[in-house]
Amino acid sequence: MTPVRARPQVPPATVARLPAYLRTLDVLAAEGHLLTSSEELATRAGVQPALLRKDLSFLGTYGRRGVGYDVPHLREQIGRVLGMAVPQRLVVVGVGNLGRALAGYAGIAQRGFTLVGLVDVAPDVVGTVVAGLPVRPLEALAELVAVQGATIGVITTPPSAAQHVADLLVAAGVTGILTFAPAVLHVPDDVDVRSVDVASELQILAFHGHGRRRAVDGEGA
Amino acid sequence: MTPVRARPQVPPATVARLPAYLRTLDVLAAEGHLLTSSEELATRAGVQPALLRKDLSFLGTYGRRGVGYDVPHLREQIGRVLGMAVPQRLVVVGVGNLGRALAGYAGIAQRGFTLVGLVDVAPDVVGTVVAGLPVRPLEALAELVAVQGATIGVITTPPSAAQHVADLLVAAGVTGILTFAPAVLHVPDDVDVRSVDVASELQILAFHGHGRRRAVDGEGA
DNA sequence: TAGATTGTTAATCGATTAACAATC
DNA sequence: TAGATTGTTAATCGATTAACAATC
Repeated sequence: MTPVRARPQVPPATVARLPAYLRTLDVLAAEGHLLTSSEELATRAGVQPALLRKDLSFLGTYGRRGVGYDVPHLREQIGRVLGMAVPQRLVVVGVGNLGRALAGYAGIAQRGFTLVGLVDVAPDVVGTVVAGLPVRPLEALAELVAVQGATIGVITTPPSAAQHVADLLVAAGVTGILTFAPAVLHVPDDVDVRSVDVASELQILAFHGHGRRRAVDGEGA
Repeated sequence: MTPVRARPQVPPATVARLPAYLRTLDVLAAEGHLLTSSEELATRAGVQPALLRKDLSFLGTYGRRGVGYDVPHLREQIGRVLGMAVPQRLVVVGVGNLGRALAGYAGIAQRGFTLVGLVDVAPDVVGTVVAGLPVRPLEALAELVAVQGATIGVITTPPSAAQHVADLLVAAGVTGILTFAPAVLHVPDDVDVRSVDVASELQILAFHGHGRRRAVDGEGA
């Protein structure tokens, strides 16, 4: 029996920090650094050096003791682990304010993603061109995902439509869904869902701020 | 010596789930439920019943054994803990695509927040009206926060401007900052920062999807 | 060699789950 | 009372930190 080579098991908390490391390495590279240390990289990424080293240890041994990390090399390795070697292709479902903002967001392309399709249900939106792409009807979603080879679907619809759209994306074969709709989505185990809920983030901030009274420059004199 | 009544110590992981419970209670209330169980509320919110009960136990004892939870009452208690008894006031700095989308996002008002100011640096944007509010110059930020009593600042600027804007928001007295700029922000301990990085979310999805090949309806026949 | 810095181990800390006594 | 469901305890699990031996 051929033993399945175990995919190196990277803890979720570590995976969630890799994009920040990658971004920080981009900054260091742009500043001309060829070499960095766990101290510098960690501080810039906003974590403890020990945590950075532990995180990187799950990926392999890319540093040199007494020396540090080669910036371009580490950058490439983390990019590879994240699956960014091949540009990932996205479809956005829901071309309202937020969908348009995302479609026009340069940061997405800069970080290795290609927007390949826009979908909406509204007849007055379908057929218009947004960010250089024609908006397609919901019925075209499955074909769009297949033809364009999209792997990730982004949901920017009202919450009432989110589960239906998720079902369509799953049936079409995406491996990941990023949703901005405040709703719990049920998907099969082999599909990954991440959720961004702006109002929830604000409520978490409200919890911490509530009852707090901050001293401010020039006040109370 | 008067003992300071300790603020009930709610773990961060619990705080982060409270908005989802609140939202789920809203749905249950809208459906006419007056009573719910940890089983139903948890399932709808996407967590385990035991975890929901543990979370609620940090807030107080709001359920009745053998019966369940009173929907309007629990809704009110969680809202109060989150500091939503008083509507929280927001300023948005950066009126680009994303800033406009947020300004026009009804979900923010629905969940208890009031947008009280918009700020940008671009001379051709300052003075225009977006979502019913005039866009003010960056120099007006401190006064705007003070006069309007804003407690939360939202940063939707390019990453290069984010730290400077954060410094201004902190000096102006906000207690919380929500940033969409992919950059680490340094703020004093008494200010809370939450960060939403769309490209990072996509990269985390790419990690999980990478190398995965999903079976799709109608394929392989 | 001496100094620097990684990779790893062990200790600590926090979060989640499972089980059940309390009690409606 | 019998059945249901909470609130809480103890066990498990995972993440972070601190310390240091390995090694460049």
